[in-house]
Amino acid sequence: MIVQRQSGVALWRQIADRIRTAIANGDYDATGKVPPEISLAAEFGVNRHTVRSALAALAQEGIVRAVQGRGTLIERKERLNFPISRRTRFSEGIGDQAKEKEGLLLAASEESATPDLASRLQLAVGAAVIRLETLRKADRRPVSRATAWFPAERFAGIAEAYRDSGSITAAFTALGLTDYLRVSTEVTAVHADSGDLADLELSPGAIMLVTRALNADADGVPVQYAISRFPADMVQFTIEN
Amino acid sequence: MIVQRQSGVALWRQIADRIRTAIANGDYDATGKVPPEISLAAEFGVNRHTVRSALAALAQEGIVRAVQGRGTLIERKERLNFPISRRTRFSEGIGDQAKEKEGLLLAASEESATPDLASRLQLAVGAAVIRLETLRKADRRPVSRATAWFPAERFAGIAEAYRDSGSITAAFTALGLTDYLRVSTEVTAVHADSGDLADLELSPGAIMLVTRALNADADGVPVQYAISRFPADMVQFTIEN
DNA sequence: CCCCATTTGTGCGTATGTATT
DNA sequence: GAATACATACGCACAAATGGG
Repeated sequence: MIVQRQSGVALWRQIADRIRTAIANGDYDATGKVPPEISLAAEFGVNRHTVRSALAALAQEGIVRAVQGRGTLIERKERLNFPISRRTRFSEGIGDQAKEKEGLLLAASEESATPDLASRLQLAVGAAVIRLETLRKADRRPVSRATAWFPAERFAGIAEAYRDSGSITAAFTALGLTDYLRVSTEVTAVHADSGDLADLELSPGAIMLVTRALNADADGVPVQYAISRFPADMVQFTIEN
Repeated sequence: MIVQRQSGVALWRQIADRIRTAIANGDYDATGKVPPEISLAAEFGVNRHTVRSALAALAQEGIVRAVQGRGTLIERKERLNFPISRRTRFSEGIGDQAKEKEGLLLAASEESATPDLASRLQLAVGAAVIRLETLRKADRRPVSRATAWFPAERFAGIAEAYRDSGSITAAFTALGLTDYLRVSTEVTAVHADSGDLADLELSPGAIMLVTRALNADADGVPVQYAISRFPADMVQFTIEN
């Protein structure tokens, strides 16, 4: 398996991505370090300098740490698992995979529903909706950026409720909605945009998993539509049927 | 939203990826063509030469076709939707999104189960399993590469059954298994490797959605474990709860 | 303690790719 | 298309740190 030249993607970046994936897969768990630069160079068919560029990028991300004479040690290795089910909740989904969970409100505004949004939330086109931009963290590392829309009439004050609790579930409870269910989830993947890079502290070229999710109350009335973005090398989804 | 310099990913490739995604999202459906090079250059903050490199790459992929004096026409635009549910089946999932469906057997072999695989299929470590490498096409375009493992004792002859029918469901039926259910599905995303690029006719830097799926018979006995890889700009998954 | 193999860190010259004007 | 500037990748060589005998 060889890296691709003249593809518009620098060799060092391709190699960095491959090593990052290998670390996440646990391929180097036996030693706790990455193979020596010289053997990685042989494996990928490149110069050692090129491998060094890749490792430097991973060191910048905090994933590895090179020690002269010893090798390149693996510092951080994480891939959070998010279950997707009828009862999907962000905080519960993480479970004990992280100790500290945090939800930050980046921005909130009221706007009127576009045709697409109105049809998903079963509102009239132009109906008032509240939009929240949120950033969620696990153990102080950002793990997702999300934009969520709620019917404004029913959920006035949800921005404050979310800001105070850091949790959608808690905010809903505060507004009198005690239970809600996931109706559908669409999953795609794209390259990180500049907002992702800034908010999630990623390096360019990173891959994002994108979910578009609809939640409804017990009567099936839509209560939330959300587009969430997760760094693909930190996250995987599990659908249990 | 601006492209990233010095990121190890050439600007023309970042722009090609963004335009490919925009086409898949239907952003240019109104006109059936990509905006003029000069306005794309302004949008991305690069020189027109750089945009031309990106469009040349997309033309090479057969996605667009530049016509002097008219613009850059969109030739092909697709994002197949795959439902993931308890009854997930590849061919049925595509439904009428494609007329022609094809399943090719690339390779088949018998091997012994690794600890990980054995635990998933509920076999003894080292038990005989059959591995199939398959390539699935819709309307003559490759849409996924998959590696699937089956308990060898129960499903001897599945390689031939798949080769003849081009369908896992049909192969199971031929071997006496009339029904099976999806137990769980893990979803991740990675960069395409060289095998993806070759088999799926992609360009380097492309993103792959990866699913790891376990299927079981009506009694809950595992019958298949499969790792499938889909080009992210052609595919999305939908989970209906 | 020294020696030595292993491994990372650094320098420099050259060729090619990328992006701008 | 030409000229320019910078990024990427290579090859070779040597320095510096580590760990084990």
